Amino acid sequence: AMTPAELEGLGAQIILSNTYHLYLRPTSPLIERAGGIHRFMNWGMPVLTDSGGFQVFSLSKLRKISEDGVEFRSHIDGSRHFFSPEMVMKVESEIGADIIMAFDECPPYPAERAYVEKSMRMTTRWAKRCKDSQLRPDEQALFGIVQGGMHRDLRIESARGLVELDFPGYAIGGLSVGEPHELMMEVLSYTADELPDNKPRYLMGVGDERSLVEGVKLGIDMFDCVLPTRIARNGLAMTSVGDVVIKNSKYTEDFSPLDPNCDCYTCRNFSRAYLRHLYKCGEILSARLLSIHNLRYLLRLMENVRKMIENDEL
RNA sequence: GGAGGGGUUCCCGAGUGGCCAAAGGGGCCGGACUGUAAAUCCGUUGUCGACGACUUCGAAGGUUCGAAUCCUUCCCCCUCCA
Repeated sequence: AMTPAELEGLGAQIILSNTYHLYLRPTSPLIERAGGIHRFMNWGMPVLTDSGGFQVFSLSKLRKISEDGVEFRSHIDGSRHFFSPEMVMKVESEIGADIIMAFDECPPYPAERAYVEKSMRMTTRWAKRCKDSQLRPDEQALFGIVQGGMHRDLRIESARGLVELDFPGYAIGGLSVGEPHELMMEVLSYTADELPDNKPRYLMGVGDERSLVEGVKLGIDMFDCVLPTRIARNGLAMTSVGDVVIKNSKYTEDFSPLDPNCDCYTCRNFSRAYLRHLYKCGEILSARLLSIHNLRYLLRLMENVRKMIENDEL
């Protein structure tokens, strides 16, 4: 629900697009004919495309995984499709993002160790196949994705295997899939330690305030998450005074700003009572204003985190 | 004036003798949401001293072991004809 201009205004520097979804609709060749994803959506700054590995995981009822790749069915019309590492490299090339993700398998949590081990090793082999088949390595930075579930030795093996392949950046996948927060941080800690500190480290799928800050402390440089916009659409705002469930009746006559300490357009101009009203009425503006706030809130959080790092305060 | 249809829990609307505190939808209230099948999904929604009891289906009476459902009278609404 955000325009590129709005995102720029919020201080966003990069956005994420999804290979699986764009492959199905409008299809990657069309995006290529449109002049690439940046021109297609009119976003001049960096774009990252996820590979579709997570969709294979989240759409598990429709998939069949083998060494060669994944056969899956479209969630839109049920049609059969096949993703291999080589195929995904082609699709991501057509889409034309600046950072592209290797095709991986994201095992569920909990999962059998034997399965996670097998899956992780296949993900590493797939990473090599991605690297070998990458079409435009000079224009697109290909990141490998560490897997290995919640097992220390598997995580370390995965990280080392990928580092050996020498990617321009490394992602940590397979986290934030339902495990307890403490466990995630523990796994993150020893996984991040295995990754070179002169390359970006990217924790995939994490977007709650606490994990972001703790993640940075453990050496993570990048995150992505649907959380701020999804919960915004569902009437929940992250604020400096705690979560605000804007749809709750207690805000019916609360004429104060959503977050008294926020500099975003929403907080500078509208009351909680008005935001609640918009939400209750199902107005699209509710989703937009709350999204603006949540995005600004997290973006500003990270701005502050960067300042603290520069000042040696974190 | 004549003919017909109807009044159900906050709203709309099923239900035409027991399995009905009453389907379903909406609204209301609350919850969930983390590499976006999500402007989605889940739960609650008569009262209470609450694994039971009480009050409710326009009103009042009646039939029956038992009524939102059948009968009588009354009140109100809608459609068509005049």
